[in-house]
Amino acid sequence: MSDLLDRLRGRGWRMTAQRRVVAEVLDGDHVHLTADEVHARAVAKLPEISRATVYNTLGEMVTLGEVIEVSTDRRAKRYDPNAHRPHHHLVCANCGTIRDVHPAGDPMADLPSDERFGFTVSGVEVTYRGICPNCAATG
Amino acid sequence: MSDLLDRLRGRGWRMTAQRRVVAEVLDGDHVHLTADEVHARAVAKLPEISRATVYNTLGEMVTLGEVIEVSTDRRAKRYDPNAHRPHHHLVCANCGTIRDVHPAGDPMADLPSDERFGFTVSGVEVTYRGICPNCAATG
DNA sequence: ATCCTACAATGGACTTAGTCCAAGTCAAGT
DNA sequence: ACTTGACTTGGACTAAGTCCATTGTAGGAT
Repeated sequence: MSDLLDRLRGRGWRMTAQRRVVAEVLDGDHVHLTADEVHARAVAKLPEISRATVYNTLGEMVTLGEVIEVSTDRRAKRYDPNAHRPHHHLVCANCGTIRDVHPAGDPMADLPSDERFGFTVSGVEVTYRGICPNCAATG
Repeated sequence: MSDLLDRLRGRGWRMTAQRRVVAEVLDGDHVHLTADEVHARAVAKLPEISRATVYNTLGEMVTLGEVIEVSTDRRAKRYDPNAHRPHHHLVCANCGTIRDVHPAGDPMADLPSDERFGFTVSGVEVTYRGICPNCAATG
């Protein structure tokens, strides 16, 4: 069923009802929920799950590299289960909707060594901003 | 003295001691202070300045496009006065140090229209992550 | 099948970053 | 110098997240 669950089980994760529910909530493409949204959906399936557990579980998934943390604004972090293929994000400045995008080109290659200030550069995030069709239509 | 102050005055800003101090604190290259850091430095020059005023003033500068808000992590926003020339950021994953960088290439051109999902794309932020020489040396 | 125990879940207090607002203050035009 | 509306103040409030002592339980051992 869930690729995410399978991969987590394969890493020796102890499987609990809470972790199963969180993994189920985080399934699909273009999923970018906040921790509170994950909690709300998890509660619908398992009413006694606590906020702390949701935070712990999301944090562990991020540590394992199975979920990506996205901070597109200064509000709540969002969690993106689509960690297996590199991608970037397109964010609506009005409503906050996020889409995964796959631009051409490699931004890493665009940073010459004399612009690295001696850093060991390990990654790059690209965030496109704009207005989504829905917000454009409703003014 | 301060380009920033001149530009703000030119936009009809009422000039107060508080605004002057905030603008003075935000001066120079590679400046990326948090609101609290700005407040701490402002207090050194004008002891009675309040946190709320610092937040208000920074927010106005951002609205006027004279200062850029940078959220490289999920901690405090940082304020970058270097808004007149486009640039991106290189962030140390360990200590949070930020450097301005000017990569080659145009990430906007790398996003094909069939990856725009009908959005009107207005901007792009690129954040390189790595370890700074100082953190690499001290383990 | 039952027992053990290390790992996991709980919930409430706490922290950090930031916003809001009513009242007081002051820059700048007349 | 007066007036006025823009600006500042400080403290209460909110949102998002962390911490921790206690309680519960998955899964291997017996």
